[in-house]
Amino acid sequence: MTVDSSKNERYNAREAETRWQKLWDERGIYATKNDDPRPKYYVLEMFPYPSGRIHMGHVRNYTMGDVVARFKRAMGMSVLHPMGWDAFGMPAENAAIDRKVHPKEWTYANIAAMKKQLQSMGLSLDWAREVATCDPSYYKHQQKMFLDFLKAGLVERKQSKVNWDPVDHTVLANEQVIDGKGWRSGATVEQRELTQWFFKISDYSEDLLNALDTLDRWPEKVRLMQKNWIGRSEGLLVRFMLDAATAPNKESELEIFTTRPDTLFGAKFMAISPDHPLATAAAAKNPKLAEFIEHCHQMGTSQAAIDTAEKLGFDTGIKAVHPFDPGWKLPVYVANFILMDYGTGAIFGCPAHDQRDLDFANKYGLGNTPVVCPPNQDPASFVITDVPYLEDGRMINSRFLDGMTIAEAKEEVAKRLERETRGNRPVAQRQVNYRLRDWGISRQRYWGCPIPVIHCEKCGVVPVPASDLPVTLPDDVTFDKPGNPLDRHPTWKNVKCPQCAGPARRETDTMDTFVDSSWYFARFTDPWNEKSPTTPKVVNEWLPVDQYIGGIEHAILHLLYSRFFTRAMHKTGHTGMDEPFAGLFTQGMVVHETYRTKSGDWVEPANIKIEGMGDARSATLMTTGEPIEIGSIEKMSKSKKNTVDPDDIIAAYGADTARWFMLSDSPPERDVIWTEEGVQGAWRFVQRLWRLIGEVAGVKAPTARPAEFGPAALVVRKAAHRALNNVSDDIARLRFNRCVAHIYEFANALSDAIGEVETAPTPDMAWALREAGDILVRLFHPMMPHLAEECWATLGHGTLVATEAWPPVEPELLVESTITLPVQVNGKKRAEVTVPRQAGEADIKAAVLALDEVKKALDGKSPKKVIVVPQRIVNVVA
RNA sequence: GCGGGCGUGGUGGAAUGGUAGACACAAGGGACUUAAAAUCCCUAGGAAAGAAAUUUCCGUCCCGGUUCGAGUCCGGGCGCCCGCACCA
Repeated sequence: MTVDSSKNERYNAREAETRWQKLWDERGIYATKNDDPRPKYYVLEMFPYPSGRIHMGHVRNYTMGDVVARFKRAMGMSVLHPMGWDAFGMPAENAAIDRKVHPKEWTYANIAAMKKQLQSMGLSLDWAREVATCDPSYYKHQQKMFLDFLKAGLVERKQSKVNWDPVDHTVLANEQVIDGKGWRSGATVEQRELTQWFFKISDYSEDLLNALDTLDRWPEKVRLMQKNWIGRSEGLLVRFMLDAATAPNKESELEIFTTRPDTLFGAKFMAISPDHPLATAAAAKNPKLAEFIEHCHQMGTSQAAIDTAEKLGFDTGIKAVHPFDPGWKLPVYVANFILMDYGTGAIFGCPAHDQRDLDFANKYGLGNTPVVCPPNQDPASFVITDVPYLEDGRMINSRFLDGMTIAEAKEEVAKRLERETRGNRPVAQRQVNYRLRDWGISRQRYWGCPIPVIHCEKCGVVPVPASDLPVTLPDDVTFDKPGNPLDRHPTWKNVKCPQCAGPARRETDTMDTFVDSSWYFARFTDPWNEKSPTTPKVVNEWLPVDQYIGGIEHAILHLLYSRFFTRAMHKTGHTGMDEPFAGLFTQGMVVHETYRTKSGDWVEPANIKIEGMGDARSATLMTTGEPIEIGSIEKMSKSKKNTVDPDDIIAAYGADTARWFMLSDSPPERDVIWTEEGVQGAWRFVQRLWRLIGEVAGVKAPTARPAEFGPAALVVRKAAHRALNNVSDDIARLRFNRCVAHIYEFANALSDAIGEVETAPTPDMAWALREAGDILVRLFHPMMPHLAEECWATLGHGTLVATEAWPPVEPELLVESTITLPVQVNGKKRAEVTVPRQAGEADIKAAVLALDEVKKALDGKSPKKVIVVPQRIVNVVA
């Protein structure tokens, strides 16, 4: 059959896409009802920060989620697929400072712009459930939960060290401290103690760690990252006596935490944190020590500061007594590398078996005694100089431990010290420690959720009564001065104490924006509930989220906080489960080539003209013709100007092309390289499908299904059902790149079949072609929904393909009556053999040995063995 | 330093221990066209032999091992990438 393709019009994506989007919207087909009796499926992509424009990363993320949503809907499930805005945060305040726009105005304008962009992508979202975290109708529930958590003992107020910018009068996150200076002000950052609000996530350390094992639909990598982050270690708390003659005031002992009690006989010194009470007490009598501690405080907590910091110590003159030998005295140092908030803020140092202790001991001439001897090493000649010995071995120089393994020695030390008591308490006890710290949520910023408490001089900290919620942000604030606008506001913080009615002060700190994103997935289940954050019956039906999709950059903080928050909500009656996300998928980034001028300035791809192919490619600036250097492939970023605007792509090619390209080629968990050629390839395929379906629509189909199908028609039907089977399987496993390949294969096969049909097809062929067309459209619908609707209409269906059921596979079409098996001789492929599918091993063997190629390869010898793997392969061993 | 991942054509990548390179991009050749675009057809891991059909050898970072059979499993090495990191 020949078709004059010139008569076919091009598929006009821009026109068709807006038309179908309007129709979907009018019919409300993506609205999800909570009382829908069908099985529920919740698919969620990480909601965006409303920065102003969507980027290609969003397109990739939301396309993947949309494919899943549309597939599950076609599988007959009630699908929840909502979208919202992670709308509080610093960029809005920065915009206010830089551009004199109010953060609220800026944020809502961005939301409106981005919503329009998302809608142009044709995502099957239930916009009726849209939430913005900056809206009082959202954050009032967050404030209520804060108060519930407070009552349940999940919140506490305590002193904590922060990075303080003395010029901007604000607390900085570690990432905002660059080379010890504030990123905005450039001022040297100080360490300050501030009273802050904390969520007691560390109460759940053990549970958060153990439950990772139940998250079997999470990437192994993310579970491992969380495991390391929580950082469980088992060790021993040991109380050292202090030599009374040297100890300041009443301090009589020093408690340390160690995971290596076996090395106790290798101890050379004790070290305590500059913030340790013993250090403070000693400093009170020793100005030089006080000076040293002050010096330690000036060091930043940033990575750079830690990397470059030298290990420094100060001998306090205090002596500690070795727990196994009253006559053995150890010097106590204050050391800058000891953290106050891990363990007890104090250690004993065993230089021979710890790198830091060795560096420290070498610097201050404290020496070392090896106590673990490597296997096959003479203890007499075993010496440590610059490299500590960290592996297993036998104990030496350790009195009653000598000869034991490390594990035996650990156990022996623990047993002995546990038995021994001092002042009614054992000298040592076993303890499990976690690296995970409590979650400090106080931020001295305006654009965040106000913390709903009031400070009264008489009553102390008083929660805002639930009836007074929400505590809303005042609109009349200024950003002309550094510091927190809420603190500066003339009236907002002045309130009456809810308890004594006396004058009181409102808390001016707002919550970390990670709080906002720690429960939005729960709010989506019933965003209409004005009284409570969630509706228990509803939230328990929808949660946990069946499939959560987002970037790997949230592997730790967001996902861990959400896991904690769900537990806290459970404890306070807002949810009925502990884990928010049953399935997690982390998608890769969108990356692009970079371009820069001779002088090193980055140039946007849109301003570049590329000529030549492969290695001979060269680029010039479109405006001036200046030569441009083609650089490495990097994550799309504004600073390197290698971004591609989704709006431009959708305007030029349509949303379906962008969606298809985002799913093609690269496996979804890996980075995908954005190329102009790739987009054009996708666009050509859109047009090809349109023409192909046009040709199928031109086939006059018999109304009744034929009783018999000829061989040619059977080939078409098999191709269709094989594709159906493969695509179904691969969507379910989120292997979108393979779905794309299978759809290409099927389209190629259908195209070939139509090409081979002369004039009018036979009724069985006509029926098979129409069936194949229907299946093809429904297969690519999740990826390219607009094109699918257009094609579905072309095929004469009066329905929307978006509401069509997934077609059923006919399993008998997946099996062949004969199979072709590769034949190997000694593991090398020499021939193929075609046998009936049901053929037995003996028949296959006979057929294989009769092959000329096999006879030739055997060269007259008889085979030692013939291995027949059913349905797979035959191997003749000579 | 600790933990994890990866290494396959010109490129992105396929391949439950069973025909390595599916599918796509880029490329080359051809058809159609005044021409271009668009579209369609053909070729394509490397090497050698042959007029050709075709045949042979080599080939998944390197070295070894397990197996009838290894891109896949195991041991060692090299290279790249990611996460965490003064955590006692």
